[in-house]
Amino acid sequence: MSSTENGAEASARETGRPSPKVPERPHPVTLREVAEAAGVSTATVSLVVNKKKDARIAEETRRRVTDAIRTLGYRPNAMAKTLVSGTSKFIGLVADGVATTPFAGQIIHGAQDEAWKHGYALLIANTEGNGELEQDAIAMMLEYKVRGILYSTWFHRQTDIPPPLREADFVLVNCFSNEQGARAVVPDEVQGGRSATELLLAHGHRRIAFINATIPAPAKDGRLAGYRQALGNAGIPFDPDLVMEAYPDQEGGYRATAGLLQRGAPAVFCYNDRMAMGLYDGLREHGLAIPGDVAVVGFDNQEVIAAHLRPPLSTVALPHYELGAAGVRVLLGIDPAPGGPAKIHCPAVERASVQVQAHA
Amino acid sequence: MSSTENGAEASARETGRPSPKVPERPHPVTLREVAEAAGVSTATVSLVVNKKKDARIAEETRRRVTDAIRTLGYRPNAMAKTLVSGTSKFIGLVADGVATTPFAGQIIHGAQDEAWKHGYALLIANTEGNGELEQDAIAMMLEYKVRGILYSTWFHRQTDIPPPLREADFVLVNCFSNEQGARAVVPDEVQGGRSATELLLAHGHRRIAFINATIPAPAKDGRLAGYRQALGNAGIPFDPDLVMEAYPDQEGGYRATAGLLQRGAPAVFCYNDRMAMGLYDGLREHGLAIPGDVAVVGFDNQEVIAAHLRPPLSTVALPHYELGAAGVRVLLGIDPAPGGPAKIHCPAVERASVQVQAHA
DNA sequence: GTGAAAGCGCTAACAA
DNA sequence: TTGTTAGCGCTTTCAC
Repeated sequence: MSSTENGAEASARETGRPSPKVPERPHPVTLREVAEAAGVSTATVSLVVNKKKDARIAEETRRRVTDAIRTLGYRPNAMAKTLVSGTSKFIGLVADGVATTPFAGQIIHGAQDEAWKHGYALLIANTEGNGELEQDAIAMMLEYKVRGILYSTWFHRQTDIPPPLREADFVLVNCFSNEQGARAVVPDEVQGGRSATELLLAHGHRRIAFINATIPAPAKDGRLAGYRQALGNAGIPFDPDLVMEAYPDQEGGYRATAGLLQRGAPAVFCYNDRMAMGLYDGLREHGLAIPGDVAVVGFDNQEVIAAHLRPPLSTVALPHYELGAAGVRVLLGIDPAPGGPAKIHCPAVERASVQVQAHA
Repeated sequence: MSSTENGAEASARETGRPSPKVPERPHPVTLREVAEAAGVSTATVSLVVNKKKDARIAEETRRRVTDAIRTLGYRPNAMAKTLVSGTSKFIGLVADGVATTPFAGQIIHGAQDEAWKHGYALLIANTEGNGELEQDAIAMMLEYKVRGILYSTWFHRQTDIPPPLREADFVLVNCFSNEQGARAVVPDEVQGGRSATELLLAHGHRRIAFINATIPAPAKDGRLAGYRQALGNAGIPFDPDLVMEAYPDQEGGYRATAGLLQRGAPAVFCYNDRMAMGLYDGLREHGLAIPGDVAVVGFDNQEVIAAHLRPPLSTVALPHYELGAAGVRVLLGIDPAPGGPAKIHCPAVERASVQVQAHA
């Protein structure tokens, strides 16, 4: 009689006391109950609920059904639906730390928006790079029969494909594998580096320094290549001496100040915004004005930093949102998957740190 | 013959044409197939799979089953499982923008970690404050029979409870409602304001300014109350003139510089880190050193800012991760739900911006 | 110890 | 136009 667990209105009725903590809810209304209430068969209700175009239901019947649905507060059981259809409306997102990292969270956002657009819900798992957790997360997603899995990393890098991932339809996001046929979407670092440099070139600068990262990464090589391309396109010979390296954070940027001044370049492209932030401090200590004495361009477009430095920093955005969205599109076969990783455009964001009249 | 990508060989064999876009995968292995392969009944397999303690299975049988599971690569179908049990292992997280906002993404992270710990997966929906989307998201979660829903906002505020939310077991995270019995977890702004002020008091300051926000919010009132409490505890009379207001961003902080200098306070507690960042610029322009001339404390602990300003900024952390985790615990009934919103501790983070020898 | 069978809520033929 | 029925993959009595 006393069904201990669920159904506390039941328990409330039985014991005479309400259960304020975790209000147990009544047994969910089922299709069958709606059918009975409306005096029709379950098939009919199903037809009405799913608005099947080809099914012709009498207006009167439809009304009775919708009324019953409303009064009973019926909610379809997606699990049962999925059981029948065999595949759920879930897309899994396995992240090694996007939820942790400030701006990379946009990957989640983009994926979720795009997934939603196509009727899918996002199932996320942040694994913090923990391999075991990762396996479990993927297993869980497979058990929920996800339509596919987005495997993403918080910074652009090469990655290994965890074995269970192969059991699903998957797309690598912000990372890639040199394995044949593994679909992936990554930022277009080369174009980004080119755009960053062009921001400076557009303002007449021809002697442009580049403070690259010391840490090996696709971004390091790509941005450098882009920098060289931009110079090349502008007919400016590449001067290796203008390329420095520093640890890619504020401290690194700050420390790079001396080297930059020594080279006397009036324009500089920093590997990332954090470095640019540090450089701002360094330049300021030397009494130099931005962009008057030195024009600065960053990379990443970390909102909190770039938009709010004094002066606001021109930079190139890492398209995290787009990466997430494109990942979903590739997964669903909406966007074609090119041979290698799909390269997502990194848009330039011009702000005051380069605003000096062109003297070209 | 050319099996373009994985998985497709099967379908390629069958249809004679490869399916390069979305490689169809073989029909998932079912419990029944495992049973047949092992020569036992489905009931037995179920018992083995779920490691039922009370069920006594012969070692030999168990081995045959586990072998079959391994060779066939069986994955339980969580949908079917859920259908039977009636309630899924999902917890829904509806956010009005946490995925969008840099640091608030930690709410997702905390919720996901804690949910996972208890065997739950996180189903997220970012609604960007769009009411309709929000309804849809909640409906979707209800249909997937989530165990409960965390309804969260990206900044601490009061909120209305969307009607469909009531159909689920829910907890408000980083927001609250004055409605009876609505469970909620929010940051302890008062304690935070107190801690921030104490950071300054601990270094011997007695004349401490507070640059509050212009915008009404629980944080505004709470932090001010905390500031007053701290002063009171230290036996320092509250001086209304030392409380200024500014728009809570970098620009606002920068603009507040003049007012601060005019009041001549050698220590200041800023409503948030962004304001402190602007104030840094303002103070620097006046040739003032931090913390030598002015000690500064912020609030929020926005990593990119606070940890990397020069000097690093002392601040009080908004416990986003904890909010998400506590939300899950309250939802599952692990943490008791107090009468009002549960207040989560905001830990102080001391950095160099207050490091001046005490002269008390 | 293990199997047979009855559903969980829903969809999709196929009948009527 | 609507009802009947057979599962989807799994758990769970209840027999054997």
